[in-house]
Amino acid sequence: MSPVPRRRKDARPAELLEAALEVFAEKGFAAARMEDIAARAGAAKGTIYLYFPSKEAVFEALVRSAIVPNLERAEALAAAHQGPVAPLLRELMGLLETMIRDSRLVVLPRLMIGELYKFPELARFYRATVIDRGLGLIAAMHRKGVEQGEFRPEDSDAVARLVIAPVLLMAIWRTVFAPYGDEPFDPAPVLRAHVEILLRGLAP
Amino acid sequence: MSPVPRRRKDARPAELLEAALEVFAEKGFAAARMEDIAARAGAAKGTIYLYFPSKEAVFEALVRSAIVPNLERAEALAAAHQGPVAPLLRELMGLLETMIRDSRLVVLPRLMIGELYKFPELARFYRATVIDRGLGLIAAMHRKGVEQGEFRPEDSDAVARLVIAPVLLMAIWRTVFAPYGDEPFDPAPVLRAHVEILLRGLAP
Amino acid sequence: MSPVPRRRKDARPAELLEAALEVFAEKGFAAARMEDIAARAGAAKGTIYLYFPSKEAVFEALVRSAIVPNLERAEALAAAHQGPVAPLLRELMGLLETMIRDSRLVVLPRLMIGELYKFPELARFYRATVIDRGLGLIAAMHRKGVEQGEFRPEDSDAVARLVIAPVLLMAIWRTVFAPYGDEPFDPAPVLRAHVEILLRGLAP
Amino acid sequence: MSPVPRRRKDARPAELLEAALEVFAEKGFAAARMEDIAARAGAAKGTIYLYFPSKEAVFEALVRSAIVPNLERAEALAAAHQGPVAPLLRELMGLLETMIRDSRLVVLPRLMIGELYKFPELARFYRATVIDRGLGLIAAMHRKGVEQGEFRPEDSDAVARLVIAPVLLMAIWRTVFAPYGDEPFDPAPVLRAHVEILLRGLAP
DNA sequence: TATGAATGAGAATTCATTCAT
DNA sequence: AATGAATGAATTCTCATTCAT
Repeated sequence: MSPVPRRRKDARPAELLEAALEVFAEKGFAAARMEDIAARAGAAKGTIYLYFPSKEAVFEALVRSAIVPNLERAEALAAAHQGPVAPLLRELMGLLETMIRDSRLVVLPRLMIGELYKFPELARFYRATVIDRGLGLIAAMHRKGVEQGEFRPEDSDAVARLVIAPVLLMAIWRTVFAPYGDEPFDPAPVLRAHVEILLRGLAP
Repeated sequence: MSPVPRRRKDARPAELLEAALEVFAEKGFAAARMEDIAARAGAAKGTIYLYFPSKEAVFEALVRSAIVPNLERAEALAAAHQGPVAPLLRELMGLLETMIRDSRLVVLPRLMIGELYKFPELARFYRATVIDRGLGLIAAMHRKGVEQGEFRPEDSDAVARLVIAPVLLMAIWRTVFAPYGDEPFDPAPVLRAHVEILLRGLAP
Repeated sequence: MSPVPRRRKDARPAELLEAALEVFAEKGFAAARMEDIAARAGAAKGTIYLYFPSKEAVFEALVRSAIVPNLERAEALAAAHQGPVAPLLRELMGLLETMIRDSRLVVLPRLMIGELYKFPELARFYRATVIDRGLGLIAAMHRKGVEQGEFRPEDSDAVARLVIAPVLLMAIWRTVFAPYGDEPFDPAPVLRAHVEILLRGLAP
Repeated sequence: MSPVPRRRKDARPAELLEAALEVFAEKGFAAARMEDIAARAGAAKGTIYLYFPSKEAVFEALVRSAIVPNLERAEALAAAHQGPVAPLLRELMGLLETMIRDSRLVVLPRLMIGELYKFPELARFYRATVIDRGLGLIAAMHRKGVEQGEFRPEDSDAVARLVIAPVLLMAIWRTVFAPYGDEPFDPAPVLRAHVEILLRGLAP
């Protein structure tokens, strides 16, 4: 019926979520119109509702789908790692730096900080699935470093948060101020100083 | 002009902004209803419009009014300081920790990260007036520490951001996850570890 | 108390009506704000309500006050007249032409055509006091002309309306299209042609 | 596109404009509520906005749609005419008289006199498309009459306005005073006297 | 008399969601 | 599965009117 047949039925939800990411990034959750999302995915307004029961559900699905895969990559990285922790930490920060610069997902921190508290269930899920797991991963790295005599003892949960904080700040910076910044802010020097200071600060 | 000043008149804007802070904190900017804000200030819907021309203007006024005074306190603190920088940094972090725990302004970081990009002018103002000034303050402290031989040389602008990042993260944490956290998260240990690691990491 | 004392208390209502005429002329009845009217009269919003109980009442008072005096001038003119009717008609048209060009009251026809039907009582008053009286005046002139053999017999009420119609159209034209007309429309030639054609058309 | 065309879709704008004409006629532009218009067209409030972006746009569409067709009828009439102009003028006046008595469009003159000056663009369009064309049509008739020796020379543009003025006045009369008139005013005698006087007045 | 802060009814407009096709 | 016309709840903002001073 349609002149341009859908490539695969299965792709629709993903297409819609991709469109949703873009529209949420531009307008924020509240101001994003379902019709905009649909249109950007090349679909009609009603079509979204075949896959997601509400706008909230789209947001939830977006958050769920966008983050877990990346987390799993990080976990795989850590699992495969042998030897001193510092290089692994550097590698991880490099990955995150790249994401901040290149991935469309940079907007997610801003989006989630702005909206997540309105989605209690999603917040719980996200905290358990992403944050606790992600922080746990880094805390484990720190603990391993302490065991290996690479780091002095310190509250590993706190350290995990401190490792992540500048990464988040850089992501936020890019999406909150980038549109108005005269020079596009470069997060790289900050993150490099971060690793330097952090590793010195954690050293015995 | 009138010999008996109308009691409310002068206080009204501040009352309204306080109410706005609360309502924005609870619902976010988009979901906050002007009527709610007015009601919480003990006023009628229309009254808000005597003082602010739009909801956006309320948000702007809130941001402008809430932050500059605090920044000035920090500047005064720094100006009055003599001797090594580390204690000043500790004192500053202590102040910020207190604010995160006790002040109703904790919600501002979340609110602003979520909304500021929709207010280009306010974003510019905020960046110039608060961020650049605030980061400048810290960068100056770092530079002074370097001059005094207290710190090793490092990109002071980057350091300033690294000093602030965990503070913001803690503020965000409290307002994004606090409502659902089983145990109310305590930012103190993180910020203490932060200062420890930071000072060690900055040391020559 | 007031540094600039009111010249005469009695002048206030008239000042307010004059201001109302201007504001109604610019914005129309519905879009005219009581505050604008007050401000233009150099008074505060509440002051209007000391003299007029409502916006409708202002409109009514304006209409009542603006027209009757002019009508009385016309009646006096007619009463004083002797001899053939044609010169009187020419004089009357000259007066009306002047009003259309110079008086701020030109806007009244437009205003009243647009609003009067919403003021049943005022409409009745206006019809009885102004229209019937004004048309009666002209009809009487026509009748006198017929009696004097100056005009052929014709329905005098109809003639009265025909005499007035182009005057109204010119007033309307100036206030509806004038703001957008490239050349400010000059009603004079039309009204002169009107008298010419009319007098020939009425001749025996 | 759909094989079974949605019954409403195509008809909706016309239905809405018809409803708008009625509601504007009853309440005037400012007091007409979009909901009333929608309801009278058997639609919900929101439906109007699928077809017209604003209340202003409804008014504009109404004016544009209502008048041009009638003007074209008049032009066709004139184009088809041969011989002396007077009978054509009588026929035209007869048509207008009928419209004033029977058509729901009688309210348009009142509506437009009352509102058009607030719609600069529409005013320009209307002046160019309807007035200049309509007056041009009549002026051309007059000019032809002069050429044919039927009329004495006279400013044809002025004549055109004089021809139309009583028609407008009658339309206005019916919609401004009709609701309160004891006897429903009959425009016929006035328009008949108008043609009589006019043709005599124009004769050589 | 005069003021202008306060009120709250009212209306335009938006948009998530539904559902007939 | 897909569409998009239709709905109507919800929200911002306006402004006539009131009334304490």
